[in-house]
Amino acid sequence: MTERNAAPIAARPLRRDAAENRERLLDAAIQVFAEHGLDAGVDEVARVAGVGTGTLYRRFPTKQALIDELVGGMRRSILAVARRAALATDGSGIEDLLVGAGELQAAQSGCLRRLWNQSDAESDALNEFRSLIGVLLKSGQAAGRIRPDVTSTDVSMLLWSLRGVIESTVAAAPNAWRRHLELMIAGLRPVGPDGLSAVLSAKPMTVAQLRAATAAAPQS
Amino acid sequence: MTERNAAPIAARPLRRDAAENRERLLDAAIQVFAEHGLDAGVDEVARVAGVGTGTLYRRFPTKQALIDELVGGMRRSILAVARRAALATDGSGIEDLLVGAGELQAAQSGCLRRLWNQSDAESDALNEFRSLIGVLLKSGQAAGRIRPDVTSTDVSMLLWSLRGVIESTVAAAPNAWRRHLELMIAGLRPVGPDGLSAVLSAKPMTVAQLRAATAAAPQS
Amino acid sequence: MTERNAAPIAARPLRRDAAENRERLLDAAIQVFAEHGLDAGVDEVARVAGVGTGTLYRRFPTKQALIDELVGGMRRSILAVARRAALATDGSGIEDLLVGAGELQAAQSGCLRRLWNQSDAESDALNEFRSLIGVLLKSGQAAGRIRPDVTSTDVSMLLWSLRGVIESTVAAAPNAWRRHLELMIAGLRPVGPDGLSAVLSAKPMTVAQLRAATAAAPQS
Amino acid sequence: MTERNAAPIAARPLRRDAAENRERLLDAAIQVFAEHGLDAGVDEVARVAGVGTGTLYRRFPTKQALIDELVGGMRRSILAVARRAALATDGSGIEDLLVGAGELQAAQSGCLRRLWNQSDAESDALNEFRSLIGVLLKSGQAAGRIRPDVTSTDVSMLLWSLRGVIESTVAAAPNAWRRHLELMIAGLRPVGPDGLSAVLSAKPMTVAQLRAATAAAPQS
DNA sequence: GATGAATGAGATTTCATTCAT
DNA sequence: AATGAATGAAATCTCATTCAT
Repeated sequence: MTERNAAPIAARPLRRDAAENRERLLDAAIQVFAEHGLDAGVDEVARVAGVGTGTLYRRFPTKQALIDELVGGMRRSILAVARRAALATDGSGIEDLLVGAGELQAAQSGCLRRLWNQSDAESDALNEFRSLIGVLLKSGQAAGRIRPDVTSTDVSMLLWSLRGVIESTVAAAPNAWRRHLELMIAGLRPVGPDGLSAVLSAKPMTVAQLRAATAAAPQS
Repeated sequence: MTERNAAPIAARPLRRDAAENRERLLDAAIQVFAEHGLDAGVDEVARVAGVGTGTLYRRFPTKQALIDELVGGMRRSILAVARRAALATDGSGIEDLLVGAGELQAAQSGCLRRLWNQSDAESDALNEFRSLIGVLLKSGQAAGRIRPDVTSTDVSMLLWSLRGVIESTVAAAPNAWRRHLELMIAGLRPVGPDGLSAVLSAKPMTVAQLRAATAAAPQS
Repeated sequence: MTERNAAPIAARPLRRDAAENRERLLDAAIQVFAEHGLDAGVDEVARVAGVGTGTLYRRFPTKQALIDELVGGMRRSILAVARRAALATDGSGIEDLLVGAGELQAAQSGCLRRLWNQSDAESDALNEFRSLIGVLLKSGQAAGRIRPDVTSTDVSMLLWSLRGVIESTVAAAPNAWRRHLELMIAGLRPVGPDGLSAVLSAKPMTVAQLRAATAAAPQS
Repeated sequence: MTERNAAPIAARPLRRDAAENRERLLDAAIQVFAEHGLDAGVDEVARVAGVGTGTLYRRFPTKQALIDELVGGMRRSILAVARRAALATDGSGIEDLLVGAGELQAAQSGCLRRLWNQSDAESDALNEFRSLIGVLLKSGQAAGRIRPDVTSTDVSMLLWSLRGVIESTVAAAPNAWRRHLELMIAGLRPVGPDGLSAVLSAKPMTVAQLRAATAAAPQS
């Protein structure tokens, strides 16, 4: 029993072959979207799944619904990972969450673009997730593993950061993101008396200045 | 003088009105792609630029060529930033590069998806960029600002990481990526005797295990 | 059974409705191209066939592929006519070929422009065709029906000649080309002692001379 | 003085540079249409002529007008050739006409497609041309050079025939059409007692029968 | 008058979705 | 229920023609 057919709780259970088709379609979608991006056609997904496009549309009313199901599954999985991480008592739960989120994103790299659109309304899950992050964070900070000034928003950004690294590297180096996460977790550790660098407070160059710098440089 | 009209060195210069339209088209493309993604139609870009579609296609023979020009401009800009950063003598150049890369990516968030495809052949620029990263890194490490085990690949991943954060946040919080970069730079600082966490060495859960955890959890 | 659905030998046969649509599209293309030339839009072809444009593009990946299929079909038909003509034992085969080629070209006058482009690589068919022309020619010459100095190239030119006449006349006079062919075949008959006229050897006026003649003549 | 600037008799004469541009454009059009067909763009014609497209449109209000001018020029030239041929007293005038028409068509092979569209209304010239053909024909028949059953329509078809051969061969073999004309003129010569072949009277195969023959033959 | 950049209607082509088999 | 052919709206791209410089 996977997370997938658990979703439509109130609906009548699918016939066995229908459920199999559904699984095959989701697996095919993960593979095809990972290879060609979300612009891949539904025909290709159906072909890889070994079914006709009509069957795809019987299971998922639109392409968007198929993507939503993938994304929803990932969200549920990450939420589950967060719940499990909350069981840790040594303050390492937040790190477990980050690793688990990395695993899941690496496994379904095709639809990360839609993973973090908070546009849709699964607010309950989102609220619980945020709440869990807060708990994990406090636990890590209490254990002295995480700097006290790290916020939930910082953790969200770590997840988006993983997304960027995974999308860019997973095809060529499936585990490269782990090294990146390592460095990021190091950035969460308590620091010495100097504290953070001055990136935030420094007055940054404007984009116009950056472009002007380009023009001044010799063309390659 | 910007980097744009400097690009076609050998070609005859554009007439003033044509050059203005070219600029307007690139600006419009940045805006439209940032708002609607690369799937936005060329008609929309032309409309925002205030020209006909034929004019767009007179300047850029395909939509892809327009995107390539945006991406190429960004790459040239980032390379220029790297060159400028190499002038720093206190070992902070690598940090300047990261901040500059963040600025540029935040300013053109619409085409980041294509920015780091090393598929195309601007190898000279890429090689110079990698070489500059190496120099900046060594300089930072010599100054004691960067951990000695950080590699050029790590820096590349920081750039991809910025991309993920910027794509996910720039619309709602245009400067949120700075905070993330702060934490990432903190992760690059030399650390105490415990060193890195154990993310890499720990045996991670498999995706199957993660999914099973989802199923076991109560649905929201 | 026509030549059309026999073409994709190795491919799985089309569903009956799909095959019907394919036939309808080819028939519509013949008609539309005959009426408006190859510049006619694919929308018009689809409309006449009574299908959507998407259906046309499902059968033929580009407009060119549709034209190629028409042209290829004609070539196969003409080749078949040549084979059948080769069965004649009285030396009249070459004449049968010319008549058959006229029939076919008159029936599909819309794409003659592309029919004799030897650019594409159906060389096997072309070689067989040339070889058959040689056989037919020798047979006709042996029977005393064809002048001994006529070459295969002469016959090819007769086919191109038919094309010109048919394109120019078929709309207004669908059978006018037969009369022309009659005269051309007369030109192939053995002749008396005077032989050919002196067109080839006479020194022709240059185009400049011809134009000068125009200018000298009173304007109409 | 050529036939070209003689055309707009009533109009004020063009300035010398304008007239030069006009000539250059017509020459360029002949060349470009011969190379790429009438589908070639006006930009290409202007480029070959060494002028801007605006200049082209100053001389010719539409692309069609440019083509019409080429075609009209050819018609006037052929008419002039016919007039000159009418001066022959030995009955060879009709042959001179055919050769001259071949020369002209070979020199401007790009617009033959439009040459014989009797759609436009230059009826006076057309009537004179037909009349001249009649005269030439009678003269040739009186001299015993041409079969008595040959009609003016037959001669028109010879011109169309030349068009087909020239369009198909002029690029690769600029003089191949002369050999074809030779054979065609042979077909016009008086014949022995058997007369014409039986192409016209024989009951031809239908196209359906021809296609069936194709299907029966092995595919190449 | 000459130029060539701008125009936009129209062409080809794709693909999410529907529906007859 | 499954299939894959059909659909047509929308996208990309072209080119005859106009017009500002």
